Amino acid sequence: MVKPKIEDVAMLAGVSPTTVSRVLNNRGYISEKTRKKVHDSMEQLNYYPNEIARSLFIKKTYLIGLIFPSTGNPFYGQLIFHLENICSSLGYKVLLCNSQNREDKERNYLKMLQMNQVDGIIAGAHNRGIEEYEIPKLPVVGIDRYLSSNTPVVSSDNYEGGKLATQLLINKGCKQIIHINGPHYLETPANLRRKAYEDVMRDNNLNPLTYEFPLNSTDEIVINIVKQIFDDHPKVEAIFASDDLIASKVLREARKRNINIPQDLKVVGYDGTETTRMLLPELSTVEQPIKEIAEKAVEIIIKQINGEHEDIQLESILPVKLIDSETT
Amino acid sequence: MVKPKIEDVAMLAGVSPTTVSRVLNNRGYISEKTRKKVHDSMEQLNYYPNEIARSLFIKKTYLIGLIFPSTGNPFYGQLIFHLENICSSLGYKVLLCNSQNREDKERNYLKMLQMNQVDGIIAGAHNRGIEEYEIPKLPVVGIDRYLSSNTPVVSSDNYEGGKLATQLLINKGCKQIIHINGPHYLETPANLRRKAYEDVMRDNNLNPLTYEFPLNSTDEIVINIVKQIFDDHPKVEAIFASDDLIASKVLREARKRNINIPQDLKVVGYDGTETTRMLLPELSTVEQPIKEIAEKAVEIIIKQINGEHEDIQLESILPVKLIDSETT
DNA sequence: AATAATATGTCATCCGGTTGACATAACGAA
DNA sequence: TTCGTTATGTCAACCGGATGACATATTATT
Repeated sequence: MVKPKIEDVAMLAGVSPTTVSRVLNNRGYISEKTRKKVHDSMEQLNYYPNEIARSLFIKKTYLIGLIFPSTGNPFYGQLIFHLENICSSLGYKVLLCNSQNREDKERNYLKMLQMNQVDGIIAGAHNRGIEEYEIPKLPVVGIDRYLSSNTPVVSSDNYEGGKLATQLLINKGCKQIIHINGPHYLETPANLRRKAYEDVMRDNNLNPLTYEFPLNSTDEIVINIVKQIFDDHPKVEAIFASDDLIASKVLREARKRNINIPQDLKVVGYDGTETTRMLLPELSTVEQPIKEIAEKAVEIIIKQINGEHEDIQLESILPVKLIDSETT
Repeated sequence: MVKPKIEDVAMLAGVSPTTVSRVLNNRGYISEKTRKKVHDSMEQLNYYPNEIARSLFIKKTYLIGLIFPSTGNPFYGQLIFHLENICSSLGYKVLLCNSQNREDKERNYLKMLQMNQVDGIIAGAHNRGIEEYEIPKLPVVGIDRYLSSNTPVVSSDNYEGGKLATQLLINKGCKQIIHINGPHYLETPANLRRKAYEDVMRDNNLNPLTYEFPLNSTDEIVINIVKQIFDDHPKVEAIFASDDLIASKVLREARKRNINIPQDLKVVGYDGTETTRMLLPELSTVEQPIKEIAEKAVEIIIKQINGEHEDIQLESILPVKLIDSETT
């Protein structure tokens, strides 16, 4: 038994294929009686319109490609959840791509998505050497990543987040505050967290000091950097980590060294995903408005798809929220 | 500028469309010279073959639908990461669906996936009243869920996991051990965790006691159940939670009540995802072989797609690993 | 009864690529 | 020289559905 097609439905309903198509697309005149007959036949045959054929003709797939490092990461996992949710509520489907921060993978995905005629791409991945993002006529939105000079970016207020975190630590009396951040050569809005940290430190006549870890660092590498920090600066009073996972490693290493938190050391993370807030509610952090980021990104991509290029801002910055919990 | 098609490539390369198609599909005889000319033209025009058109003709999309509650959940997030990874390495693309454990959503997704002519579906979602999973000719694999009488299921060894956890607690001298689990009416292999717990308890002449939380419980509901447990059984010696997120709530509540862990209370979770192991390494847990589950599921779906129905087991059970950490 | 609106059918074309059949060169080997 | 292989072109049909043009009924309205 092969899949039934419009013709089969028409046959069973005793109408013409055109009539079935009319029912399917609500075009022209159809009597209630016929409509019912057709629907009944579709049900009886277990007929589902072939979206592939339809897409080919209407030149639109209602597909959106998502390129992110990994759904396994709490931040991206939650972000992707919302992205898919919103897309789905708007009748769009989602093709998932885990780029793992690998340029080659990302290139392949980009090609694949174009071959599959996606209506748009939302990406939060690499940013260097991927000139392919300059795709004529294909709507693209970046999340926390500058993809090309004229692709809209959505991000949270990273500068404000960095400022809030640093200021909090200073307000609590810390002088020696160290920052841990990812590779600065990635020109992401997330770099602003570091910039804010350094600015605020200087404004308060304190010495900023940033430890950097490489892209795609293993746990071990990050842990070693944390150890390094404690070895280099036994009297460090506070650490501001650029994400919660790193902050958790700081907490862990501090505990190992019998450093009291928050008395002897204060720690602030970044992201505040549902998962980290659930597993590590004691961690002070800067919470990103993940759902709102997703909403904004989808809003922009849909506008682009619909050709409403007028009211699209190139950069959307959404407010963050400082969570002053038990590690500060 | 519209998208170039085969015809445009042919024109530019000075060959016939058929020749281009031959190059694309490696059919018939093509000279190296022509092959190069065609490839050059494709590059120059930024040509990407239209997979939609291709799929329509060959009646195969290389698309696999994934239906899971949420990428935001650490377990599913990691599982989906691996699933996508493996599929992608085999030339399959992945359509993501977050069912949020809602039957209506799941039904819609099922319909949508069929309309989009996916080659197969891997699902770890609902199981009741979704007779739609009985889709003639459409390969389906369930993960930790019985979808229909003859859809293959992949899961980890839940019974063994429950046994290991319970036995560990008993070995450490605990008598009053309480179990927290999801709704038992869901006939999932995960129910075996509870069964194992109850069996082992009885085998040791201990009273099993299981607290159940409803599907899609909010944080609050779960926390209230945890509180209830402590209120009902102030002298509880150990708690075996059916997942790590719940275990983390137990730890939290215990800390609030100044209960020493592991001296006064031992806790074992379940899942052992990368995220929980990173954020909460002190938690003892039963680690599921997530990557292996993904591999097995993809292997089975591909076999089904390729019509190799012979050597497909209906049930694949993969070994778990007990992690005896600091909460026991 | 004439006219307009409603309802349905027939038919051809298109979407972009695949494929098979068949024709025709060019080239090297026997 | 002749034959087999290699290389390419032409053409039509097909995948499943959308759509516009046009014809023809059937109702409803005035």
